[in-house]
Amino acid sequence: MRVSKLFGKTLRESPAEAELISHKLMLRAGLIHQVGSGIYAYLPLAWRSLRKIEQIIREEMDAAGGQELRLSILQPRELWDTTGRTEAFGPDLFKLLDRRDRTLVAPTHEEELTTIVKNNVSSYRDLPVILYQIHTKFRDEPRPRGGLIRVREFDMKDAYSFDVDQDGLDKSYDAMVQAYKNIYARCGLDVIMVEADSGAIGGKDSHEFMLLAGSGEDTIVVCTNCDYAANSEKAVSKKHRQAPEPEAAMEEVHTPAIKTIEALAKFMDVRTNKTLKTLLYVADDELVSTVIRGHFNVNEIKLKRALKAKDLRLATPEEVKAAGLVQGFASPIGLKGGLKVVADDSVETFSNFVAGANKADHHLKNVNYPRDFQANIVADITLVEKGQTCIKCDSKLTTKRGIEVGHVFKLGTVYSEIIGAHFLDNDGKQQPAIMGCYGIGLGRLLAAAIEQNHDDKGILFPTSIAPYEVILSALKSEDSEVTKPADALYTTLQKEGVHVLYDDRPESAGVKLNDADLLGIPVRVVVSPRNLKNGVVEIKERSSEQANEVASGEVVAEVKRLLGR
RNA sequence: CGGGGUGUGGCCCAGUCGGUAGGGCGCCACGUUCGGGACGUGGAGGUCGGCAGUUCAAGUCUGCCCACCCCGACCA
Repeated sequence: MRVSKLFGKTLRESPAEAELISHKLMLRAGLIHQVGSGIYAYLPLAWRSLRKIEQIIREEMDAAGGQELRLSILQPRELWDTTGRTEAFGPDLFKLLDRRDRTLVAPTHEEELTTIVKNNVSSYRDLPVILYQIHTKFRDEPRPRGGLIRVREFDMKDAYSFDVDQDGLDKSYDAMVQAYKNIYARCGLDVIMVEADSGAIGGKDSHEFMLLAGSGEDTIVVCTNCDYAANSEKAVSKKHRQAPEPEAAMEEVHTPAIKTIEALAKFMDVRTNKTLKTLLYVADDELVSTVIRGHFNVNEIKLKRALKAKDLRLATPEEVKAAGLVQGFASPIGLKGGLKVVADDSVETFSNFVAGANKADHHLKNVNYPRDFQANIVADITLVEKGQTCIKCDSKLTTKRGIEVGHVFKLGTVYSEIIGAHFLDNDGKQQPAIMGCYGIGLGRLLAAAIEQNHDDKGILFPTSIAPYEVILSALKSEDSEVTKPADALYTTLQKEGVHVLYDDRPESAGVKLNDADLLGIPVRVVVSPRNLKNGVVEIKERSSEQANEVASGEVVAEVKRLLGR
């Protein structure tokens, strides 16, 4: 492609709406056009990159035994009503104002594909099967952000596996995990796999693939020593047990104007981990009390899971008061009857805690579970934070930010049972297929790739996903002494199968070189009067400061060498 | 949905006390330049987000609405 003919132009300044570096660079380089909030058009350069990403994904999915198909985007609402997900997705579902108002625009495809499998699988001999598609998804995200990072319309590779038993699912899952690792490696991206929460309708195992970036939306807990890594939504840490200590008699203490855990610990001369704090939540309109050791914070996702709640929020001061609790001195002891209590399992690991007295300016000493208070649910509801202890190796944990570029789930039989995707097993018994599902967002992957590969001048595309592999910059290109050899080199490189972008514009050297850097094409070849005089061309990798002069006759070989061919 | 911010040519912005819109980049033409965003001259391009209102007069004041961005909630 000649740059003089290429649709889309580069900008010197970033449009004001962009905040993230990938967003700024994609706009400046002419990769994307914003249509609306969370809606983008891909211009030719971005589309080429996306097609390359798509092809890498396709090859790896096929190699892992996947079969590509194409599902519909328009779906009958009744299909979603059967699994209860019309409600589960709620306002995130795009609904269609069609003639009968009975259609929606699919945000994902478990329902449709499971129905298709129901119609096409009847025996264990038909399984296992892994089906996938690369297609557009629509989700009415409450807050799109960061350019292509979170959008409402996006291309996704979604795969679904169907197996006869758990063992089979494990195998399919492992094959998908390996395919994902291959995909990221081939895209030139550094991605880590972390344990993940599977969400409200997930099965048990779930992992996310995270590209580490300060701009990421997710917090990841990683061990400083071993390979433990988990999304903070899911992460667990080791809770130290106190050496056994006889339970002492509970005692009320006057603690004037002491409201924070730190102040309380100081006043009582204990460490913060020997205090208890009580927080009130509202879960699906029901008031719930939580008790956790003072130095920990509550992980609301874990709490939501423990309660099997759909909605969860902290109670307002008015609600706290109405429940008969004194803010700042709330206590698990003497709670009004009927108030559900969720205790973090850390309450079992220590004795003689300091806790609120539920009375202004008073706390209690020597509070013990379960002697002095009881809980309806005891579960791990701790938010894992930096500095806590790894459950695998006892080393310190730390946190990082990441962009989720892939997510895999072991779904189990949730969908196959509801929809009736059964098969007859070896014994002639009807069984639901055991499912897994696996997703990668392509646009987000592209944006994440740029987040991870850029410098102050522009993008540094990994070669495998670069829109073009080589940019041929002809300086003083209107001079026929340059035009002729440059045109010839362009033709030769193309014949050799190299994806080359030919900057033949009558622009100054500065403009061309800066644009080449901005676009991030991995290899730059410069043809100029100066070089021609010396019988050479200049070759420079985008990632390197060093430019090399190469004899004209050896250019193609050198380019191919740099491209790893 | 709560909080904050921004809307003026394709992009970045200025516009004072209300007096009928301006700069830079980009674009077109001509000329001079030519290895890290050259220069000169001449041009094209604007319902100032929208609708009401106040006023002799509104980009500017008032009200309502809309869009977009950021933080949070949310994100099977």
